[in-house]
Amino acid sequence: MISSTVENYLKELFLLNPDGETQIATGELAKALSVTPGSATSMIKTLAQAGLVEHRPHYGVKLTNEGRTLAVHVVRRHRIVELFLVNILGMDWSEVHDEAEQLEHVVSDQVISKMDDLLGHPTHDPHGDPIPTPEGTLPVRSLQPLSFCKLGDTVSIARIGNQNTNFLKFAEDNGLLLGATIKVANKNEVADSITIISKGEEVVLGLAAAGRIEVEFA
Amino acid sequence: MISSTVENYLKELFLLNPDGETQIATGELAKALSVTPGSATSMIKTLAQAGLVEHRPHYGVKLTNEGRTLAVHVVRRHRIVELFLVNILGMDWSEVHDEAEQLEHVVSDQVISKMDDLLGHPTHDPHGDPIPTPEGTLPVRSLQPLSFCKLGDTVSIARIGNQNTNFLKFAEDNGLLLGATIKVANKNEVADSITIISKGEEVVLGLAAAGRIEVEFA
DNA sequence: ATTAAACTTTTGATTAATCAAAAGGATTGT
DNA sequence: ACAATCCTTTTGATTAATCAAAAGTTTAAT
Ligand SMILES: [Mn+2]
Ligand SMILES: [Mn+2]
Ligand SMILES: [Mn+2]
Ligand SMILES: [Mn+2]
Repeated sequence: MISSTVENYLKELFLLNPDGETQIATGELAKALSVTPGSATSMIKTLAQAGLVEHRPHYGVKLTNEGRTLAVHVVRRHRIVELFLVNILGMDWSEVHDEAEQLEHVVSDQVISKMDDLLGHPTHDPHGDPIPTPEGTLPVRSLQPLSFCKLGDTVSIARIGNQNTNFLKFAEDNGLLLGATIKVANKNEVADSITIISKGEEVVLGLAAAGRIEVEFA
Repeated sequence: MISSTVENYLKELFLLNPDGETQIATGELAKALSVTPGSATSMIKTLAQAGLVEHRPHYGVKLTNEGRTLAVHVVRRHRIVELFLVNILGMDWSEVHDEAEQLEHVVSDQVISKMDDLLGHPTHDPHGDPIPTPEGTLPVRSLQPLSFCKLGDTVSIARIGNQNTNFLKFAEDNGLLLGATIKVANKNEVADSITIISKGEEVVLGLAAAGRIEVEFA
């Protein structure tokens, strides 16, 4: 049986490199998983042994096709569970990520399939992230970080790429919800900030935070 | 953090001895959990150290109040999850035990509370087992094993005390569902069998199997 | 070409959980 | 009282996952 730990490593490799093109550095993976670099190296070797990743020592690591398939299934479980917790159980989108982080390792395919039916075969989770199909394909959209928008741009929010509970609560409090239409009222590269109009109110964000909000032109 | 393994040990101790009166033998616990006696001894010592059980070496083990409280909460999670899987996700009662065996360790109190609301604060799971309240109290019913019934008794099925998938499928196929009314048509202690009328059909059961079906007089 | 900085890997230890097999108690029959 | 039997506990090993700190590589700067 494949452990939760292994699933987390595979999933994180996928999230850090969804296209499977780049090599991920050991340290980057370690940081993403909150383990020491030595732990990551050790697990990478185990995964390479099992044929789930390709490892070029000192250069980086990359999922194999087999590893990617497993990873995508974990992501599918995670995102369906998240949407289920929000849409069916009525939980807040800011709380469900941590729940899903655990549930993704224990819900069976059958349960996921039932949830999927009940949800009406959704394509995106509560944060705007695409839900892989059971076959492992991902819907693609062309989105742009809010931080790239120019003064006067009117766009709609399509994805919040930050799972932190406090950030999500802040977003919710300021009307920065999926599908919301916003307008760029100011942008100051020097001050590293962007100002938008959301529901008639001005909201100021640092560019780093704005980089985690992805938008599409309406 | 309390591990799944510890939760399984505590839960099993509770299920083997719900009243907390008897001492459970190491071997009995080991068998119930499918581990070797040595493993059970070792875990019992860990649990005793943590104040979750009281251990009298060579005589047996018993939950402390603290251990019992933890155990009851695991049982609550297990049973709410089971009912949720059946009533909301539409799974078969014969399949949900194994799912719940995993989910009971990862669903949060908040998720359980939401499921409980959605289910309308149920008192019994799909097998007729009582669901402990959040405070840890258990509804009590006075049931009797079907094997104790006498010829001519008319009773209704209140609990199936066997989580085995094949047994549950057999029960379902023969109309032995919760609430079903049945009548004892024959009982043969020598042949170790009992015959009942269920939905007009005769069903023959061994007395051991009939002992796992609990009934109440209508 | 050296050296320093930054990163990765290796080494050695630790913890939780488990097993097989040896050793130790308790119980029961003679 | 004395075994025989049946448990339980102990012992010694193993596996997965982790960390701290030492050692090794790569790259970039002088
Ligand atoms: Mn998430
Ligand atoms: Mn996870
Ligand atoms: Mn069950
Ligand atoms: Mn369990």
